[in-house]
Amino acid sequence: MGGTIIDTSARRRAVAKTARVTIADVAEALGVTKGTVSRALNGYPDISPSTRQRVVAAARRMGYSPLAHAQAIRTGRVRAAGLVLQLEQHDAQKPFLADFLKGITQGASVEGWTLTVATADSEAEGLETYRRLIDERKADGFILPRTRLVDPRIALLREANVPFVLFGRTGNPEGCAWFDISSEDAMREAVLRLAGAGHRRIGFVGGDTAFTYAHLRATGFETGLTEAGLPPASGMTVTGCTTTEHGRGAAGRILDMADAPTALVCATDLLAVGALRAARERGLVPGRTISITGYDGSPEGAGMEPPLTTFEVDQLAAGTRLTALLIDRVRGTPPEELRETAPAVFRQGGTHGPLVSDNHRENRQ
Amino acid sequence: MGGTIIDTSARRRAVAKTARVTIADVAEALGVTKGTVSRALNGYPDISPSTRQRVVAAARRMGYSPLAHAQAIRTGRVRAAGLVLQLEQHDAQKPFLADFLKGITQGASVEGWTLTVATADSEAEGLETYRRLIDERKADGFILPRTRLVDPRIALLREANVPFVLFGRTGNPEGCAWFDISSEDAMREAVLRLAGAGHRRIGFVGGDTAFTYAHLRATGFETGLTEAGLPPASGMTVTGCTTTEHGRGAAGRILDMADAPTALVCATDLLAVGALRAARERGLVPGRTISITGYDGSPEGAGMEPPLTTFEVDQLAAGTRLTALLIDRVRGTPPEELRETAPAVFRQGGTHGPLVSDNHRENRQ
DNA sequence: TTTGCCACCGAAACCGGTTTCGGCAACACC
DNA sequence: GGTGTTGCCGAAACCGGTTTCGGTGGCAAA
Repeated sequence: MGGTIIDTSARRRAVAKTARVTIADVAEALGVTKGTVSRALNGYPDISPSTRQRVVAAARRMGYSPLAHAQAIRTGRVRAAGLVLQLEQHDAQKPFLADFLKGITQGASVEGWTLTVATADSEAEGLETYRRLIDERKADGFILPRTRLVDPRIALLREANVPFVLFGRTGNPEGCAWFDISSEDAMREAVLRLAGAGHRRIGFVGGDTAFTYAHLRATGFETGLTEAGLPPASGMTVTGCTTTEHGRGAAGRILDMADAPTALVCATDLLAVGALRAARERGLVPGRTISITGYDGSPEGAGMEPPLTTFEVDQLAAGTRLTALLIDRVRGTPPEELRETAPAVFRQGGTHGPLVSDNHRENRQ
Repeated sequence: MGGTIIDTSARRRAVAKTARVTIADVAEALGVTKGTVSRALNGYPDISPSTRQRVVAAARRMGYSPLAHAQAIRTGRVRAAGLVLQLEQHDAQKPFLADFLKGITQGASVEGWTLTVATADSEAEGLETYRRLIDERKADGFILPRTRLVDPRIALLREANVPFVLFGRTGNPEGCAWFDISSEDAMREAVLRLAGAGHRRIGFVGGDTAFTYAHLRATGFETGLTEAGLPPASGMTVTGCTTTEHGRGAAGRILDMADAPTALVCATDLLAVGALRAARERGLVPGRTISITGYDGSPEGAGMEPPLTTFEVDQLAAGTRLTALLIDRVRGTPPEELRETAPAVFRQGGTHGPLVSDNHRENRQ
C-alpha cells in the first residue's frame, strides 16, 4: 500500500473474499511451471520422484486442491454420478432411499466423486431432467433405479452416448451395465420353503410387470412351483399391484376362491401388508392358518406383530456397487463386464408356518 | 477426406464420440464472436434486440447449452446446492427424506441449479465432507439440516465464507439465514388444546436438547402450560429421548408416578409411538383414558389404529423454500433478510380426547 | 461540418486447470 | 567423438466459457 508498485496477485488476494490457492501459486512457490505441478499431482510418469515429492509436499502445505470444474473443462469429467428419482409413485422406495443414497455417496467418495440428484414427477419430466443434466454436464454418468422391461431412459442415454448403470435389468441388455438383486430366486425360495412346509396351493400377489423386477419375480414364483412339483397356480396369481390397498384387494379375491390357497407369496412387503390385512379380515391367523411372505426387508415389516417373513435387500451395498460399476463404466470398461447380481437373504418372521389341516384350520378360526 | 486440407473443427467433430455444440460453433454460424453470443444469452444490455434474437434462435436451433463447469471457471458459480446428510442417527428423518429432496430439487431446477448430496457417518466425517466439497467447489452453498444450538458446521462455513441456509435455528444467529417450522408453537398449541379439553396434569417427552428443535419444543411446551394457567410440570417433563424405546421408557416412568398426568405431549411421532406402547402396557386406552400427541405428521402415525394426533410438517415446501433462500444468499442477499418460519398444522387423530374422571377412568381400564 | 455521445460489437485477456510438443542435459553405445 | 536414447521439465496451446476494453458507425447537437 505504501509503495507504488503493487503485485497484481497480491492485490487480487487482498480483494478476494477467500484466498484460494491455485496451481499457479504452488508452481510459483516451487519455481516450476503449472504443467509440472499438474503432472506431478496426477501421477504422470515423466516426473522425477524428487520433484513429485516436493510438489506433493508443497500442495499439502499450502492447502491446495484443484477445482473440480476447472479440471473438468479439459478432462471432460466432472467426477459426479447422476441420479434422477422418479417420485411420482407411491412411497414404496421411500424407506430405502436413505440407505441407498448412503451407499451411493460412500462408493462415490472413495473415488473422489460426488452425487448429483434430481427428481421428477412424471416420466416425461424425468427424461427432460436427464437431458438437462447431460447438456450441462452435471454428471459423467447415471444410475437408473427401478428399470423397466422397455425403458425410455435407457434409449435416451444410449443415444446420447452417456454411460449408465441399471439398478435392475431390462428387456434389451445391449450396452447395459447393471447391478441387481436376484429377487426371482427369492420368490422361488419362498415357494420351495412353503412347499417344504406342506403347502400345496400357493397364491401369488405380484407387482406391475412393466417393471423388470415384477416380471422376474412372477417368473421366479412359477419356477418355484415347477421345481416343487406343483401345478401352475392358475387363477391364484395376480400381478399389477402397487399399493397396500391393491395387495389387500388381490389377496382378498384369491382367498375368497373356492379352493383358496393356504399360502401367499407377495412380491413386495407393501403388498404383503395388504395381504395380511385381507387375511385377518377373513379370520385367518398369519403363521397358523395362512402363510404370507413378503420381499424387501422393510422396517414396517420388521415392526409388525408377528414380524413379516420376508427377504432382505442390502440397499447400502447396492448403492456402493452401483457407483463402483458406474465409475468403471465412465473410465471405459465395456458394459458386458459390468454386470452383477446379489441374492436377497431370507428373514425369518412369524407370518408363515407349516400347513395345517382344513379341520384344524376351521378350529383355529 | 478426399482433399488435402481438412478443417480442424470438422475433423475434431468426426473423432469426437458425441458432437457437442460449443459457443464458438454458434458464433461462427452467425458470423459474430463468442463474446457476443455469451452476452446475448446472458441478458447483457449492450446487445441489440435483433442480434439477441438471432443468437437465441440459433442457439436453440443448434441445440446449444453451455457447460455448467465451463461457465463456473469464470463466474465461480457451479449452480449447485450442497446437502450433507448425517445418517448416523436413528431413522427419524428417513421417512421425510424423499419429500425433502423433492422439494430441494424442485426449488433448484426452477433456477437451473442442481443438488449435490453427500453423506457422513459421524460429525467429524461430516465436517471433512464439507471441507472436501468446498475445496473442490462442488457446491456454491449448503443447506444444513437438523441444526444444533452450538453447531460446528456453522462455524466451519462461516470461517470458510461459504453461503449456507439452516433448516432450523441455532444459538448464535449471526450471519445465518434459515427456514424453520415453528414447532414450539405446535407444542404450545398441543398443551392449550389438551388444557381446553380439561386436562390439568400434562407430561412432556422431549428430544435431545442439543438440537435446537428439541430445545424450542421444550420451551414451547412450558409456554403452553403458562398460558393455560397451569403450574410448571415438575417431574413430568423428560428430554433427551431419540428412539421409540426411549419414548416408551420415559413415558412409562412418567405414567408410573403417583400423580400421573392424563395427557402426554411428545416432541416427535417416534416418541409418541413409544409413549403409546407404554400407555397400553399399563392398561390405558389412547384417546380415552390417556391423551397423547406427537409431532411430524409421519406416515406411521397416520397408519396407526387409532391414527396419531400430531402436527404435520410440509417437508416438500421446506425444501423448496430452503433452496430459494440459499440461491438468494449465494447471489448476495444479506442473511438477515433471509429468515423464515412456517407453522406446523394440527392433524386430528384419535389418540387424544377430553379428560375423563378418575372413577370413569378406572372403569374403562 | 465538426464534435460528442451512445449503442453495439469485435478483439483479446482471463479463469484454473490439463496436455502436447519440444528441448536440454545426461548417459549409453558404437 | 559423434549419435542416439532417455529422463525430465519448460513453454505454450488448449478446454469453453465470461468479461474487459476499446473502437466503429450513426445520430444529435453545436
